[in-house]
Amino acid sequence: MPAYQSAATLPDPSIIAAVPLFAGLDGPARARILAAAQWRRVKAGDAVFRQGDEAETFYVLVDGYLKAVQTNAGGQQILVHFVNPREFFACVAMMEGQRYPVTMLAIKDSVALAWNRAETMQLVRRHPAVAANALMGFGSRMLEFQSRLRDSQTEKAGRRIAQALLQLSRNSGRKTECGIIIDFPITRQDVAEMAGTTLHTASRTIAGWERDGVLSCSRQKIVVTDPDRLAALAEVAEES
Amino acid sequence: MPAYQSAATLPDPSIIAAVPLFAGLDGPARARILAAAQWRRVKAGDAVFRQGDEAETFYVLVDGYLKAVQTNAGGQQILVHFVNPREFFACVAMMEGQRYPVTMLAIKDSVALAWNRAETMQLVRRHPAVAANALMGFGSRMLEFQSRLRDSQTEKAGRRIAQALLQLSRNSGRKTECGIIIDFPITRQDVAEMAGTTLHTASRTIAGWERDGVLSCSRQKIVVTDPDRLAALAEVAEES
DNA sequence: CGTGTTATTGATAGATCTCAAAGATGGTGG
DNA sequence: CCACCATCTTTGAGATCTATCAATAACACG
Repeated sequence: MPAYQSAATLPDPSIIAAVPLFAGLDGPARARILAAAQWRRVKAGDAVFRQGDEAETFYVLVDGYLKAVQTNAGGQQILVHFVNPREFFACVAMMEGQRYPVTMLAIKDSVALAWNRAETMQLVRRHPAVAANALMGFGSRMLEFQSRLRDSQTEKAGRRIAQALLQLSRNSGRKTECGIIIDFPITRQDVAEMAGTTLHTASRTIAGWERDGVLSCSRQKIVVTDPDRLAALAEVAEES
Repeated sequence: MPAYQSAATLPDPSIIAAVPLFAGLDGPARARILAAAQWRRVKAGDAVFRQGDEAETFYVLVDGYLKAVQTNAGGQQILVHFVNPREFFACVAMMEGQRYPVTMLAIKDSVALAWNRAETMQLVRRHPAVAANALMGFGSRMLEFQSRLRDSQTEKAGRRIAQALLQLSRNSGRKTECGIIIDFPITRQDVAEMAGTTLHTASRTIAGWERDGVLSCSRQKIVVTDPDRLAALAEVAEES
């Protein structure tokens, strides 16, 4: 599996060069940061950390894909977000005494760089640019949350599902000749948990769109063949 | 109105001393930051900025209360959050070329400190502690959003309303002999928009709790008389 | 070729929204 | 000081969406 192979190539500064969090840092600084990091490998299906664990480690995903799921007291789950390569996650680790609010599961074999809290704090303090970058990354995730929160309250299930798929195709899609394919295995249940609905409703809705030719899918795979139509479905009520 | 009066007292470093964002800074640094700030006064009902405006200014609320509302394409609103004294807002201003994602309305006469983007960036770069504090503040708001997002998808309307009121009483409540009073005028519509429901459902639900003695309310005023019962309602299904 | 996971589909029940109207409340101006 | 008006709140009845329950079908893996 290529994901895992590339993990074998150890301290390579080029890996870190493309991480937005470290934008604006010079070579030596990056090398130092990289030197302070631990490598963490996680197999598909395993957890990087679990909801409720003491938040001690901050991560940057180098390769693979993760999903963050949160469970409420009643045992119901929602899928909070996906983590793509080059993104950072587990920012709570910067806050003293916090616990991870989500369980972070690998959906492909994955590799991450890890820093403990002391190192992370030092990182932020020594490199103001990193703090600024973190704030930006944080900010855009916040915006995404805001719009999801709004949608979950004002939109109907169908539109929320469209929204979720659209966002997925934009953030984690790979373009092919037959459409935008979502780069990791994803179940109807996942989509439902993202859109805040049940897998039944998600299944029905997606089946309908497949009939309409908006997308095509097989087991754990979704290909968006007509992104524009999908975007339209995410915006306006589907009339038919 | 006391809120407005205290605005008259100009550059007083003690104002800034209690702002968590500036925790860990020494006196001279605070004085410099304060000197770079503009004062901004807003009357109840007026907007500090509007959704879609170029995000150029970053703020710290000194006195009063604000609410952040977001409108979607269809004209439906949600109440994203409230801003309490000493909290910062409009972090998007740190990001180049962004627009405000919400409209920020004063619900009481309010006073804020304002910095333009250049000053804000300098602030963050010169004082790593500020960046760290901002990350924390951001982080806890993010956690709040996550749990709201989860609730909006997994919980019933009643519980979401309880959750909203509970959070409101904790963040913006003032303790009195007859219970925790929410410190600013708030309508059923506001509560509904916060909980992601309609004012009708909110009205009915709240009326029910008033009969049960959990809270008492009059026009634009809510007093939580039994916080424990309310907390219970927010956690477990109400059986009756 | 079993076996467990994932996906589809139908029928039903229930919560919540929508539509509609009337009842409070408090401030304003005559 | 009172009448009026805008805003906020309450309440009812019906429509609708979506969750829930239940079963079957398709698929991948060992």
